[in-house]
Amino acid sequence: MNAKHDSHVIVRFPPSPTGYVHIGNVRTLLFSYLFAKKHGGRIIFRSEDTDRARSKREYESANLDDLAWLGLSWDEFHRQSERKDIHQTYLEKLVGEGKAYLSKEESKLTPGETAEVVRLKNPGKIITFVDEIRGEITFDTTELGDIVIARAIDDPVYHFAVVADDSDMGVTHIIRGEEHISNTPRQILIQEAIGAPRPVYAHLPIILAPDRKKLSKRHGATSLHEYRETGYLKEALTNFLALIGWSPGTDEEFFTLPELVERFDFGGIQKSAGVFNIDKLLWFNREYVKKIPETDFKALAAHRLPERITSLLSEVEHAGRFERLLPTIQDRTTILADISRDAEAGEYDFAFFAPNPPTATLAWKKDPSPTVVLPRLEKLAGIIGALPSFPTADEAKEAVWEYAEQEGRGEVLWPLRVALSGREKSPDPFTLIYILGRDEALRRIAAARAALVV
RNA sequence: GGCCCUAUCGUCUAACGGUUAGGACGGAGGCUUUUCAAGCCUUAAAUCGGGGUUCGAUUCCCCGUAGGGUCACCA
Repeated sequence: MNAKHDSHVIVRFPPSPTGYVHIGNVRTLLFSYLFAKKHGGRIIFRSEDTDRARSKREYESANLDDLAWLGLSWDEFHRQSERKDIHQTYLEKLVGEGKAYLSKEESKLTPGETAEVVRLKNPGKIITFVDEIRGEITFDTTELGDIVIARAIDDPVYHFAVVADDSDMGVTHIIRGEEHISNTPRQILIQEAIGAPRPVYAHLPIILAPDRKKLSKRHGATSLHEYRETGYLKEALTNFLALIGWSPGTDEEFFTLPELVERFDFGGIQKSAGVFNIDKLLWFNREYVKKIPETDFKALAAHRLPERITSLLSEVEHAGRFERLLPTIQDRTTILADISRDAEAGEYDFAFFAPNPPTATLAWKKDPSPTVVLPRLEKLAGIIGALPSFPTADEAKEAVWEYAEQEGRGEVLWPLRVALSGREKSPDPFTLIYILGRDEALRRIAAARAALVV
């Protein structure tokens, strides 16, 4: 593509504010964005709110906010409902020219009432258009009949408003889902009637649910809004979405938004529908969670911890434990919601609350005889007592390891870990010592010994 | 059903006439500081079927089949 052509790219984002923007539409918007940015073009955000009954301003602002959060941006914002006078001008012109006509009919929306709808006189021709992704597509439009283009002279129907607006705004590239392929011939008919130039069409393959049906609520989250709230990262979302229906042509799979802009091209777009693979999204999210800088992760985590823990963090001791616990949380987090889920399930309680009730039962699990476990805990207390007050996990391991090898790793490590965490499952004992610090570890071992004696 | 689109491992995909058909997710098996998670290693797994074209088809053409889309005064 030459520079002259590039400077003329204008695409549009046309979400309808009748709900939160669907994840499939987000992918379409993303591709429009990538294409426009790659070619230095303009992006027009057009809120398609002509359905007065279903459109809501709250959704419009939520969608604007969610899309911006994702990293997308646009150069202009329009609301379709505020362009009715423009649409009406086009409509009146068509009627005046005899290309469309008013027709008094029983309303299909409110049966019983009659309305004067506007119908386009169908010239009944064969329409062939070029799709950038699929090549030539041909339709016979005779079967469409005289299509309704407005419910009333001042109330255009979707197809008409879209064509009039695209033409009026100078949209050069229409990038949309393949469900619009069969809408294209009728829109071209309208386009030709109003004398608008034909834009370039690129119909993207749709995204299907694992059962190869439409991606709907019953398959889980469908809106960007939900993914955002659940704690999916925008980097993971854009990366994952970009790879459904598009491929860089290589084995690479990690891309930032700017990298996608650079690499994107229609040639890499798939023709066949893609299935939304949540496992892969989860994997991407985990990969990006791993990359979050610790200071940023701290804020994210603090925000999602339950009150019983956050209320402790003003104390120096607990703040320190939280700080040392952070890498463990980050390591166990795939989506941000995992943090609150795990914390609420008590997975991180060990860092802030001493095991209670005592750990006797668990400590006995490995070896039912307290006479065996007790001396081991005592020995362990001696070893740990010689450590600095806040040893690293490696230092703790180094100190304990020889004894553990000598007695049998599990024989020593299991009671130690349980004494410190009070749980059947937890991070390894050395990490626990690191997080708790020497003195707290000692206190917990002492408590476990006391519990075993009873 | 009519019209339209599509067809490589379970999934996302690479190979744009010549490869032992590659990668990733997921799966399976194994290893590791005998828990959990993570991590690491290994491994199974695909060209929808039938005809052509060609020295040679995953790749081009046709026909089946299957899946999807669409048939509104919703967008």
